[in-house]
Amino acid sequence: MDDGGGRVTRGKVTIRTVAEHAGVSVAAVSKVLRNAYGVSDALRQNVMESIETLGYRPSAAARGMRGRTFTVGILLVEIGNPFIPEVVEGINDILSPSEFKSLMGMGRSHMPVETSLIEQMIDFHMDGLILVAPRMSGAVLDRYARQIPIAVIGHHEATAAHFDTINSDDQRGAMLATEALIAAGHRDIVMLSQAYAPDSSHAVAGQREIGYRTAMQRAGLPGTVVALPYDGDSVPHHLRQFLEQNPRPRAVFCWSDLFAVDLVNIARSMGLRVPEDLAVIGYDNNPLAALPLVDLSSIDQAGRRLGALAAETLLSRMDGRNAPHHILLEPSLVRRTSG
Amino acid sequence: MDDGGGRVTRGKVTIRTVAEHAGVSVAAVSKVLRNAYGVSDALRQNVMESIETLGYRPSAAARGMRGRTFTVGILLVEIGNPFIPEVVEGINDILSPSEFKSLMGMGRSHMPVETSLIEQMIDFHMDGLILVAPRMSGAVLDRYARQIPIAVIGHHEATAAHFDTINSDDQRGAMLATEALIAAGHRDIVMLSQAYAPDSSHAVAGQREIGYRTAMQRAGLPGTVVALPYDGDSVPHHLRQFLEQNPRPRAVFCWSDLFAVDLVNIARSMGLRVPEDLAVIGYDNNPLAALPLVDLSSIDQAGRRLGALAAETLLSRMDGRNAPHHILLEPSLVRRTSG
DNA sequence: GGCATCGTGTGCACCGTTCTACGTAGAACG
DNA sequence: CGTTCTACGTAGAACGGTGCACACGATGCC
Repeated sequence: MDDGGGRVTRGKVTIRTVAEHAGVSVAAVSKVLRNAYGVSDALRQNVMESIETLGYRPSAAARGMRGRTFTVGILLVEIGNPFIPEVVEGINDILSPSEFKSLMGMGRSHMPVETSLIEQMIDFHMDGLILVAPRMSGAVLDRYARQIPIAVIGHHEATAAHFDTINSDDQRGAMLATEALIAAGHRDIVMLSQAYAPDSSHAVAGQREIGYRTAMQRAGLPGTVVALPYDGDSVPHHLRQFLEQNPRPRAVFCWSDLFAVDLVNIARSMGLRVPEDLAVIGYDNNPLAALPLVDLSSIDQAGRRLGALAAETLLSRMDGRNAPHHILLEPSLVRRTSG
Repeated sequence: MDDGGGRVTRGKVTIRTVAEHAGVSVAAVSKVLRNAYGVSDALRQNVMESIETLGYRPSAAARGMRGRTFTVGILLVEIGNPFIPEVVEGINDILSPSEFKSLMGMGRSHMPVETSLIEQMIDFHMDGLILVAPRMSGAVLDRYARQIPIAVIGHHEATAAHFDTINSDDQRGAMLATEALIAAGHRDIVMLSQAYAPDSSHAVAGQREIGYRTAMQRAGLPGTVVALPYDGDSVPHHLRQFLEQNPRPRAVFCWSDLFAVDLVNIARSMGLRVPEDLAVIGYDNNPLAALPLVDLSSIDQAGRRLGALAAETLLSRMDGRNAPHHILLEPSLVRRTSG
């Protein structure tokens, strides 16, 4: 039957349809669905068959009103960074075999968008949230964490009481990179960082700056951090300017391959030899770093594993755990020819 | 108040809370929310203030049960392709100023995942769906389209009756690329395509093959299509093999920059000069094509515009339109040095 | 002045689940 | 043999909104 708008309105098979078809009560069907206590094998079998033949699917919206939706929300800063898909895959590695599904929101690196997305996910009664590199402060996160279980990736907040954090040890990674450059004999090592809001010490870029400065200090070298805005198309322009300055640094530690890949590319096209004229080490070990003409040394932070751990952590929290977990993963340096 | 699980249960402000606070009926508040007919300015004002001071947000789950959720679902094949974010941005360009929000699902290039995601979005009572390059057949799409308004991007199905399609003219784009290579004097032009399922004539790769073959035929040249599987890490290996064959083609039209960027990179690292020894034109004009050492000529299909058009089309369909719209955008060749 | 009309607001059934309480039959127990 | 358990199934009230039918006072009209 057609309602005139082209939509099918008949056939709408609900839990009631199933109950009638199986000759049992609605409550019984519900019990089977949630595999709750108090159903005989015979009844379960019976109901399952009805569900199968009718092609019934429970309404997530209705479930959400009283119980769980079996859905976790994933909030992504942006999806331009090739590092993100890896994390998402890691999350799905864990979620797929579970009874939970995921739905994603894109924050577009913009805090009001992010908060509105989180609220939307709460309004849909999702069971838990995984936030990837959110722009907001720990205080804001804490407020949301009172309403819904939250696990955060790429946001350093090791003392947070109400949500879990899963991070690569960004300070350590930056130290690895910087120390490698120092060991190669470089002294004028500049860090190319991302400009971030003043109140965001939790940001990964900030942590990497700390690691860089620590390593430089230990070696008795002066550290210089140049922060570039990450606003899409202007990046190549800024990188070119950076390389045209005089004197130009001989070695660069780059907060992300997002910049480093372009940097190596632009440097080479300007006739600079890498690493002889310019040594570069990046961060994230993104797929492009492995391209032959790029061949960028980079810090690998095992994005897939980060995602998987976040999913597991969230699952355990949704299961009732209350004490916060704060996980820090050891990054590693992937050596290629760039530095 | 804390329920012992750390969640806040008090304070839960519902439409009833608002109604009491404003001293009106629940129905009145509902009317204001939906800005339905039959509310005086005074009442609206009054209710709005209560909503504001209480920080009330309507539950999307509850709304979905009877009315709309003001949410559209976006289904993405994968997010590894840098072309996808552009499309998403285009969608958001239109959705942000509207009253609608979006939530995304990631199909992971896997049909069962995609269908389950679509069903999940239907189960959440989303108001409409935008599918980006779905793997499923038109028949399957049609079945879902009876349950929910659908607009599809990157899926050629110009005769579909129940859903809208928004595409770049992939045949035309492939012809542009091929003709450019022919005009440059090449005769042995090979197309590097993506291996796709046999029943998917709707796939963009298939359309591009048709365009390629047509252009070659018109020029009286024999066409050769080499299809490579797109399964992540094996791509560079296959490309290298492709380049090591003897005789090697002098010119290549590549179905996607996903392959073309790697191809140019590997070719150059093998000592081949581009375009002298190997001319390459790609497809998508993705951000990496513009890198100096890549400098890849590519077909631009205006992803952002595709996304925006899809959102507009969906909006108009959700608004009651019934006749299908099938939009085809004219692609353009972005000339760089590679071919 | 009686009656239809209009603009506003309310009452209530309904959407599709979950969940708490309770009924009931048979087994176990003393 | 009466009583307490245990296992299974059911009834019915939530959950938080929407939307229809209707009430009610003020107007307009003949």
